[in-house]
Amino acid sequence: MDAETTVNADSTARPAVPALAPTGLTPAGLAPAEPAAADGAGDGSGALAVTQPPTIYDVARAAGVSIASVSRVLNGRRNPRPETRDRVLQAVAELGFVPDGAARALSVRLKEVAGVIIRLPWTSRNPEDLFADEEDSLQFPDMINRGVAEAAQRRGFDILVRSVDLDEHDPGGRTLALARKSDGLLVHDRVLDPDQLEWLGRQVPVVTLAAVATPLTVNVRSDNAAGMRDLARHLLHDHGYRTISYIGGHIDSPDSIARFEALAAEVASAGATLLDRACWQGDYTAGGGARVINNLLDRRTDLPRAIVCANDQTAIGVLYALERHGVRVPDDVAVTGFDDIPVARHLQTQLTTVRQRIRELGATAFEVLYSMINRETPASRDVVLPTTLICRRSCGCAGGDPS
Amino acid sequence: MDAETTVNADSTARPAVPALAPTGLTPAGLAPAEPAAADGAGDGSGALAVTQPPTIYDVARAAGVSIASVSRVLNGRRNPRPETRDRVLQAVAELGFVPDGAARALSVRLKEVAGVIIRLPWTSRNPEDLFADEEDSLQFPDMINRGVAEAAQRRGFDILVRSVDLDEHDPGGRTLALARKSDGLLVHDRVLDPDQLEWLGRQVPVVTLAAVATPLTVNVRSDNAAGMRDLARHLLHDHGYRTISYIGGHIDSPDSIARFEALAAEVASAGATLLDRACWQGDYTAGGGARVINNLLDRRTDLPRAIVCANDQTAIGVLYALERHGVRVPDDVAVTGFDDIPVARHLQTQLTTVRQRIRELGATAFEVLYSMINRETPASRDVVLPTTLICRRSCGCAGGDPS
DNA sequence: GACACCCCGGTAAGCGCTTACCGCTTGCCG
DNA sequence: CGGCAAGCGGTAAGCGCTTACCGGGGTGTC
Repeated sequence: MDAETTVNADSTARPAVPALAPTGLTPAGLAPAEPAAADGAGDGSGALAVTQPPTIYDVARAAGVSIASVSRVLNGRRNPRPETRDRVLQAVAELGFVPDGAARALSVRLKEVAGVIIRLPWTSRNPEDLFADEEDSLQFPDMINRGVAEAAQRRGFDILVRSVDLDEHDPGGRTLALARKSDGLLVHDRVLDPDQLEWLGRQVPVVTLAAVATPLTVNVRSDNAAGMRDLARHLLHDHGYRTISYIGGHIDSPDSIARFEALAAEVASAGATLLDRACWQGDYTAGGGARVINNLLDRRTDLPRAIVCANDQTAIGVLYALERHGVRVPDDVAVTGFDDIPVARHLQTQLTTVRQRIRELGATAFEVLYSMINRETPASRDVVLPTTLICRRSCGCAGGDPS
Repeated sequence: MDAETTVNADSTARPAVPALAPTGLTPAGLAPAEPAAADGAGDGSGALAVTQPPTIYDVARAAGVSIASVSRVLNGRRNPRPETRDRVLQAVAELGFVPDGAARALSVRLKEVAGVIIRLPWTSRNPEDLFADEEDSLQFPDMINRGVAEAAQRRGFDILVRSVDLDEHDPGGRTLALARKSDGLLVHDRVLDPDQLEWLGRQVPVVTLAAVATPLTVNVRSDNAAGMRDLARHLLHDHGYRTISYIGGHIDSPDSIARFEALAAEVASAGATLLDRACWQGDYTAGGGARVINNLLDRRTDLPRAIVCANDQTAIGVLYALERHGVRVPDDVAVTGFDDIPVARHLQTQLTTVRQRIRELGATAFEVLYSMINRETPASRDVVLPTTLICRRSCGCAGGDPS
């Protein structure tokens, strides 16, 4: 093996600049082994990426036709003569030509790129937090993105993902910049306020996820109300729990609010007790869930029979905190989540939760965006996807996981 | 058993077409409340995204200057007169102008986009697999991408992520297409073979992750050898285990091979026994790990004292399978992983593993790519990042998690 | 007071691609 | 065998931006 190896031992390295050892040796057998054909305006530099990619002019020249013909062949317009087509195709193959994205985008006014804006989760700025580097890793939004990417691919789109820091001075600006690199925007919850969305929606197609629709934007979400209703009834009627509390997500999260309201309604109509919500405020993270429980138990507050969490992450934190205090789940307290993220199954106490069709959420959002990009007017500005109750151990059901 | 209660059964929906709830109610106050300012070439369409975004010409007109001046102000060239600058800036602010990415890219020959190629993990095509929808969700590569995105952002780049299906007819083609939408490519392991990489590297800067360098591409990886050495010594000397086996990742994975070799070397020099590798072939997934164990136990093979897995995912599957067979970890058999993905901590038996600086891996890879895009010749074509041994319960150490 | 110089704004030439438009060729029909 | 239509290739005009180049007016200098 001839490649020089650098062990980056000084691991305290400022992450910005990689500590590349200054070897400076230019790899030996790096003759610009230009295979054939291409005569492109090569610039004989000794750098790693050697040749400029061929342009449509190179292809035209190689095939002995005009650039228009090349373009037509490539785009299947106007049915060129077979001979022409073959010549072009061969030249294309020889040169490995692929049209430049920017040039094409400029010309057809379509970039085939969807921008995705996600809230910055890489909270390295709170290293104290026990869960910092894990919960904040990848979960719900990432799975949505998977769905988005999948759907996008089917349409020949790629997705450009940008995380914005919540306390950024100018989320709108950075967002708009992303917008101008794409044909439309998919905005995750809680990164932009309604005004900004409104404003953005004026310039580009915008679809929000798990938020609320504005006059110019479309929203895609799960059926929180139905999901929570199912869960609540299960706890209230199947298990007969009479005291329940809810650990919310972010205070202004539409999802969290909708879930709470559905829960409250069911609890009320069952004549059970819903503990006051004030000190039960989480933030969608495991750390938040654990904090709530720790606070409560430190103050020797009585726990309800069941704790309903705004999402699975929160529930994970809750389970963790309860365990540390020796509270048994589900025997002493039942705990439930929402989302059904993958980890939910690996917990010591497998988590009862409400499954959202997360990937489908993303896929749907993309499809809606796609239609907007094509200047169609979507049928609905508030698209709702169904949910499924998943009973596992943490609510008191027998189950391991049968699936 | 009452598990997995399905409630909201209504949608067998094909994922392609979103089931738009036919609400049909067009919200009352939906007047295209055009507030002020913008006069842009409005096209009075009734669609959702109304106005074409302003161009540099609009700004120039509004500010009463030429487009060149606008561009200069925006790009900080040639220090324009304060008055000019102010006029332009104000017009920009009023119109909310942001330059079109494609046009800018075409002009400066820089897209400020890095392409990331990842192997398609959304294996919905193997629904039999117990772990299908979870392991194949998001883990190691996703975290790398986080690091990439983070570093990219610092340089004003965005990342374009493309998953390619392994058994795709033409990964090279789809990949090249991505390449022409970006300035350079970051290629995860096992999506392209060396020839394709070589070929690609001729046209655009390419950095591979956890692979091997080629004459035209640079590789970034963790120090597998050192990490595995530490782990092996811990098992051999601190715990005194004498029989060990290794469950590999994909057979041709450079990471897996390097880990195996380091392990083998340590085992040999300690005079312990490394069980034959043949039937211990995994595939980096939990399903693969579980399968190995199940096969073994079905055939009543004796287990070694310690099972070293190529990665955490595999270890998760192994733990799961062992548990089902009533084998106690770590009392009967010790199990270890590699990577230290977040879940590793949430397992019933917390996983001893080797931590890679996953995000840093991505960040470094981007920085290398960035330098290549700037036509610098990287100092090293094989960049190696350090690793850390993380002892938890599954190897036989006392711990919960000390961190 | 004239000349050289500098500063800054405008004009215009691309960047690589698509496509409207034009005109030549060929085929067909009368 | 002539005329017309259809088919196909080429030419050129952008898409929205950056920037080299040019030219006009204000300064500095003998």
